[in-house]
Amino acid sequence: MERRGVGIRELARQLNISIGTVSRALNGRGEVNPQTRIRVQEAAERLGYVPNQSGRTLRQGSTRSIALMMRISSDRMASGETFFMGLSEGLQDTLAPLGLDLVLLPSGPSHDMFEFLRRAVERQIADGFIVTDTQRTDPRIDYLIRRRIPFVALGRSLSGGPHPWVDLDFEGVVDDAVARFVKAGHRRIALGLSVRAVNNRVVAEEAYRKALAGHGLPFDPALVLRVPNAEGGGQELGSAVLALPDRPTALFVAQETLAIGLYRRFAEAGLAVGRDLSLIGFRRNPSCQSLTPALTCYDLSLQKLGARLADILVAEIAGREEAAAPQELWPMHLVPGGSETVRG
Amino acid sequence: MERRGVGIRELARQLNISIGTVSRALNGRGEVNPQTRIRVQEAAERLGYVPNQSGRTLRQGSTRSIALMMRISSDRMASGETFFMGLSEGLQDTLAPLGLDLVLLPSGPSHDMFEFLRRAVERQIADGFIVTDTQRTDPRIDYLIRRRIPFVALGRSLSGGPHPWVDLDFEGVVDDAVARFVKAGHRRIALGLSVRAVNNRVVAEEAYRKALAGHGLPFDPALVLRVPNAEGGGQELGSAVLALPDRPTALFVAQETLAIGLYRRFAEAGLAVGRDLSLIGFRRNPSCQSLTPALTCYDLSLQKLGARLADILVAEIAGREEAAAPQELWPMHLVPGGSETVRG
DNA sequence: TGGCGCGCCGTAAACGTTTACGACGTTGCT
DNA sequence: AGCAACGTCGTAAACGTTTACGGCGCGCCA
Repeated sequence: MERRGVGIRELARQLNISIGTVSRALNGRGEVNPQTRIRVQEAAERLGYVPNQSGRTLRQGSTRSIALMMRISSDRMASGETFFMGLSEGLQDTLAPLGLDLVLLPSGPSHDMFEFLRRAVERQIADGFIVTDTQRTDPRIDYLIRRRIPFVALGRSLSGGPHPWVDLDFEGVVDDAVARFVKAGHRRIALGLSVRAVNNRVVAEEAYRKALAGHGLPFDPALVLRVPNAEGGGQELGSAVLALPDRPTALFVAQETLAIGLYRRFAEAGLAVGRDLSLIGFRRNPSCQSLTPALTCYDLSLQKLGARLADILVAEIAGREEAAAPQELWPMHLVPGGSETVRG
Repeated sequence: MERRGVGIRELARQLNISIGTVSRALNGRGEVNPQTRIRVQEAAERLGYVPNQSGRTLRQGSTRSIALMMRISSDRMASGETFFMGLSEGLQDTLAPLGLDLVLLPSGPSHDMFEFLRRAVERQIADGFIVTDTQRTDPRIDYLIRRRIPFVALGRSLSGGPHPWVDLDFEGVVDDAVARFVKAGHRRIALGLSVRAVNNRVVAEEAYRKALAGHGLPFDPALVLRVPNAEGGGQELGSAVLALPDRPTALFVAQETLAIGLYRRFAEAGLAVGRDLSLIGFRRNPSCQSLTPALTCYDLSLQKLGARLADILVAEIAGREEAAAPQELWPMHLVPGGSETVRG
């Protein structure tokens, strides 16, 4: 790179003490005279000395940072970014006080997610990893377990043995949404989801069936509507709803951005969400905030979720003792809007 | 961390050659028998040898990665920034083929941006930096110049000497928007902006005045409306417009998310954007995509912008020879919506 | 007074690479 | 035959840090 900055040797030379003492003084490890410790700290501050990360990592085998791997895909961009930003904030809040840094590793849509992770791990970029976008079976998880790398997954997966993860409480949300629909008198309740998001799709369908059964309602496969998540997917979903022979009166959309096109499609047909259809979306999303009537949906504290992930990962790095791997569903709470309907 | 992986020594031992030869064989530097090179490469593949990044960095003083620093603030999150994701994609596209990695460094809102950068720089986290959210005078830029660290700024700044930057073509957009308004018969054209975003605010105001003057229109300070960017800022902007004695017929909003509340406020007043007010927003934003009528605004290719930034930074790292630092305005193109109005 | 313990500090090895330098054997030319 | 040139490879130093180990001086107790 450039002229190297002031190193520990230079600092020691200026103070007429050995580099060993300087290191001990700054790291608080080992015995060192309180007075010289202060001298060292002051000098370090004055000369702008910052320990070289590579030297440190090389010696003690631990970078003081953790990595959050995220996939950037164009269809995800609309909803994804706020998600990771909120998460990062919560992560920072707990990591910074521990002297840990957070780095985000964005993998392009073209990258193989497994290879991307493998590279990051083997370059020893971080002490622990947060993997997102988990798939039903995910080789990344097997790999991390096998290599004994501390990690926590954001999202469930069937892969690997028991490993720590946190996932959004999809079941709880679907349960609640269906209960609200039923309470409002609806009996034909549809489910709209994206053809992507394989893992969540399975979870959503499962939860949907269970919720229906819980209320004694029959399951009609025709009411499960799958549309692409790309541009126009929402409109397609709207068309699909309108085209159904016995049109459902309520709809839960697992991918809330689909609601936008759906509103539009309904408006084109002279119908209105919140009057001719009762609609509930999954997660609160900035992209949906300008819908009228406002979309009823569920929200969560990304900041707290990030903090929780950090806690788990830190414990994982410290070495979790025998205790079972934490596996948690993250609760979400209702944000009522005007998109629901009471059936007379 | 964990048990260290297989190092270059182990690899050399298995092949009965020296570590120097192994290194040369893998890096392609120095003379080495093509046959042994192949042998080494195969063995490396087989044993899963990956050079340790810290050792490498320590020796040659260059991490093979570049860092994008971004600030996460809650008010920015609410506006649904898809900005950095699109950027990352473009950056990856050009960096990956060069063997460079990209890391995103999110600084919490509580962090001092200067200290945050300083720390990252001095820990030698990356060979080059992309700084965003530049301020009118920005100590980070002075610092980077002084330390001779390769960087490129996303956003203008008065700080430092001539340094490479790319910024959105705010002037071009405002020019075009005002021209459209004038062509449609408007003469009282207002400007709405957030009280934050200090740098852009100055640029926007300047461009606004120039554009008015270019069309022979008077500048009325009362038509420059500043509102907070927080929740409800848009409504406030709407109220401000409605409260003006001689109500403007056209409005350009520099912070496009303000349009959402503005639509709402107008609806409350029984008025409609696109009929009672001609509105143009700055940048296309997913948060605004569900507005009806669609908001006329301007868009850009984030991917290409990211690629350009990468190009500049790579050149900067390679050592720009005498040539002037690239300073570019990034063009944006119109995305017509229904929020404009023709004045009879 | 001799010895022991203790607080503080210096010395040097180690982490895993890259690379300048020189050695070695072979070839080719004079 | 002698010498230079060349291709290939081994040796060892360096990057900046942490830390095990031992040493030095001092005080305390027997």
